[in-house]
Amino acid sequence: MDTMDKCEPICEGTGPETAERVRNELLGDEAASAMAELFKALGDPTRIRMIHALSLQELCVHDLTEALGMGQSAVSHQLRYLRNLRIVKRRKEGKMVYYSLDDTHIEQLFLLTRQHLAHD
Amino acid sequence: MDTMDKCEPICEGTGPETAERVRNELLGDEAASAMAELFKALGDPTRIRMIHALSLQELCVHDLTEALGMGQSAVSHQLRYLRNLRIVKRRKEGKMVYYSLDDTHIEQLFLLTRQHLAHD
DNA sequence: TTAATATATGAGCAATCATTCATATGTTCT
DNA sequence: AGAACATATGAATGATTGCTCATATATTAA
Repeated sequence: MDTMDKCEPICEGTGPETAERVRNELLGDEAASAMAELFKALGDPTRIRMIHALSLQELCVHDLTEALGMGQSAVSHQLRYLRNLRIVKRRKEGKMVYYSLDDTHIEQLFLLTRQHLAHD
Repeated sequence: MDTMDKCEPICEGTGPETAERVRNELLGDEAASAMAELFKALGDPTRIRMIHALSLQELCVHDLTEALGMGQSAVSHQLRYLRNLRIVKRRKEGKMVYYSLDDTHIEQLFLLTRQHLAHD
């Protein structure tokens, strides 16, 4: 049951067993996609800076915009993106909307990675 | 010294102090970019699956290709990408090239994230 | 040397992305 | 009511990305 006969000739690698054994232990597509989705959200300098700012303190959209020195629309778009992934949450108060991190998981990832990069 | 007079009127947010205080504590551009670069590498289902496979055991390109059920060229391209970021390393042996994870940092990130997503 | 296997790489392409612009919605004040 | 502030959103756009195809570069065997 060969799934694909690509352009390559008859390769064998280490033999069929190795590949098959690994394939059986592999992450499922949905698990891999869920992980990738989370990491992708962190895979942008702007969002990293936003998340870091919000890890310092809760902020309204305007202050976040000012702190990052970017356009209000861009900030709003990214906040929606992060909110859809439940990375940030919001709290309305009058005409302002305050954003903060939704749980501590992200901060853990954030700190762990920062440490890794620190002592290169 | 207003850096940008965008489309928005005269907004004030919480007042100028909050934004300025946060701006001073913010991650520098280079630190943010370095973090984003790493996360971006993990922000793709294919690469997640590759990294997971390599966390199980060292694999040659062909076996990795078979295990993931994708094209050899795509795998090679992604391996180069991951190698440039020092996420994976390689070892040549005859005509085969064996890849493995370059350090344990990635595995830590990987496991931490997997746990987070597990107990939703 | 020629053939076969194993991996790498450049070009091209469709899809995704981050931003901007313009505008809409919502809130407070007069 | 209207004006001003605060945030949200749809469309458009330039940039990036992940893959495929074709081909190049090892390495081994005949």
